[in-house]
Amino acid sequence: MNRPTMEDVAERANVSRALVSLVMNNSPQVSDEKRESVLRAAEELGYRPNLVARNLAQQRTHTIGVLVDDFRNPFFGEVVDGIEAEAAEHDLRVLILNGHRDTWRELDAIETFLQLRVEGMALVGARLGDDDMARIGTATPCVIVASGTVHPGTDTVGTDDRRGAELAVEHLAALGHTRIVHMDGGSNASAAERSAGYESGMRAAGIGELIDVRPAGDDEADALAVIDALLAEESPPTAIFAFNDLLAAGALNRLADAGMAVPGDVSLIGFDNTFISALRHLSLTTINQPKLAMGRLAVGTLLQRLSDGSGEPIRHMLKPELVVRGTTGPPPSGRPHPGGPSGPHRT
Amino acid sequence: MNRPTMEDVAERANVSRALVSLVMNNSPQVSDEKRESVLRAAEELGYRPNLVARNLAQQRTHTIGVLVDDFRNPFFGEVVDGIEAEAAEHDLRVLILNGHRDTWRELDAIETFLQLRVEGMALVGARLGDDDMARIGTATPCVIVASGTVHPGTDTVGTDDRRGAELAVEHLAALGHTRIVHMDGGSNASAAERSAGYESGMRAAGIGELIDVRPAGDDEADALAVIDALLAEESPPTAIFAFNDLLAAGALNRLADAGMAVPGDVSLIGFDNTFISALRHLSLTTINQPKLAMGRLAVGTLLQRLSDGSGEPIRHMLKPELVVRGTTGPPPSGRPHPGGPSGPHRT
DNA sequence: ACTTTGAATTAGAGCGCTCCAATGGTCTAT
DNA sequence: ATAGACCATTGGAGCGCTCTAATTCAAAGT
Repeated sequence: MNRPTMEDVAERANVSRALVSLVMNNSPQVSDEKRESVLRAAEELGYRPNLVARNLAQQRTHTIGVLVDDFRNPFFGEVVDGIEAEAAEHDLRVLILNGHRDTWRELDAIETFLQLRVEGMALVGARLGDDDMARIGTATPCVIVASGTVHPGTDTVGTDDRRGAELAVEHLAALGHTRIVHMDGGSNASAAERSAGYESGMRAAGIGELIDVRPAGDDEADALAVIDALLAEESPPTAIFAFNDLLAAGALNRLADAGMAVPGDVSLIGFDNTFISALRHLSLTTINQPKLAMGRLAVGTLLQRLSDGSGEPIRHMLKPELVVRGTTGPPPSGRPHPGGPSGPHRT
Repeated sequence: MNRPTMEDVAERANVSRALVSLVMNNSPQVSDEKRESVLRAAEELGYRPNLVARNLAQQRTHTIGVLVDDFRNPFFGEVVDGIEAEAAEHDLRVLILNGHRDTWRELDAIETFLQLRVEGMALVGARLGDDDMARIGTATPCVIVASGTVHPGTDTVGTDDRRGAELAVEHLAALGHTRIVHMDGGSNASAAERSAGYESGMRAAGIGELIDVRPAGDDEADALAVIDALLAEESPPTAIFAFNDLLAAGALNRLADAGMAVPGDVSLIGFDNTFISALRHLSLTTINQPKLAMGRLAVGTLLQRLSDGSGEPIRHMLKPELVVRGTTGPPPSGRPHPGGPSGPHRT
């Protein structure tokens, strides 16, 4: 007893298979009488259209694939919300695959999308190099979302990560900090840009010689060793700019363990403005990314590319915003030198 | 210039389409010579197998669908990790759809899975009634994951929510609390069971007459109004058992706003043991669910059902565990009159 | 009466793949 | 030499649907 097919429905309703197809696709040119008898037959048989067959016949899937770098990071969840909202408005199905913060698995997911013949892909935070992008080829429209780096010839939707990092540094510098360390994002796609923004921010503040980047990562756990190392130094920083909120949360944990007051002894700033940073007990100063808007724009970009075809790469660069909460404040008195750059140590 | 098909590859390699198919499926009975020439032709053409066509021809999709109730809740992310890990070991593709905490959208997602002819579905935290389950029918194997309620005739993997809630109440009662309020999970699938566990826990502790359940929800925001109402009462509770960690986090926020010390003035306990509860600054006492194990078991159950076919419904009920952190302690001593900032400040 | 028009319906050729049965070829056993 | 066994390879019939072109039928125009 196999699943009923269109053929079965057609037989039961005494019509042709083609007519059933028309009914299933809400064609207007079917008589009410036939339409009803087809629908009744379908209902009675428990018929469910086979999308696999339909996709093959139609040479279309009405589906876009969304590759999410990391399910655990709430940042991505919100971007996906935006994607789904916009996709729904355009009758696009959304398939989601998990990249597990791993280039190899992300390439695998992309291959799956390609083989499933999705009509477009949104790669959210994917860790891919230019060569990887080239391998994907131009066959299927593809938009890179929330990835700091801009790939040549590929559409992009993102926040201005560099500017965001600058905002973070500006904020800390304005509070009087000079010894500002950046815990970078490791292999995260946005790491390089935020790092660059940190550096240019430092230079703009006249403290370029104090630039100090520590390899970290994008997960809470990645913060621990870095904080330990930092606190063990003879002149620990008075401010830390963490790659993202998760990393900042990890840093906050460890600082608390070590008995450091935040922002009394050290200021801390994150990135993304996920709901975690808003938790009252963390109250993390951070840089906001317009996550929902990014998601919607991603789909918009895909649609444009689908209808247009070729053309210049589309680049949407959204504006980051400083969100001041409770983890940033003036440096502990006795150490700062608000008049100019006169840090005690070189890097 | 369309995408290359098997036909194109066959032509270029001077073999039949069937041979190409064999190569693509790693059949052992292809001569090395032909295999190589086929692979080369495929490579040169940039051929990518069409999974849509293959699925149709094969009458199989090697795919399971995972419906996730809420992407933003980190709890689900971890369950999905378990699902993906186990599925990968069995060469199953995993497709993920988002339920957005909404029954209607979840049914829609399930319909999509069914039409895509997935070979099994894991419904993680889905908000479905018995009638909904019945509508899905028995055609496709389906396992309910992390849903407190047990549906007749459906396989289930979950934590013993009732017992978990009892553990929470036992812990609070052992600390000396009697006025324990439960903020329930609203329409969340596990709400009823945890509520029931709370009640039986209260009765077991001999304080059944103090049972007090407040409708809340499963998101941070859902906590605000409830906490406000609670604090406005003439005798506020000394302990609160929140439906889950997210809700507890929201409660913690609001309690902090109101200047209440936790656990000095009021103890708070969550559920799920998501990474949020482990954040040092929340340090939320909670009930652990074995999330990874649940995910793996879900796939195991599906596989069993796929090979076995019929049989008794499979029920996996995992053990919850109390995780004591910093938000629970003895009730305030003496007459409760939390006029000002009293009690020890938590770190 | 005969054509024209148009709407409702259907036949049938794919879509790109799999897989069974059939084919030809080589090798061994009689 | 013949039969059998065993391999690598191929032809072709599907899988369940869509979609174009063809067909039917009724109403309208001449």
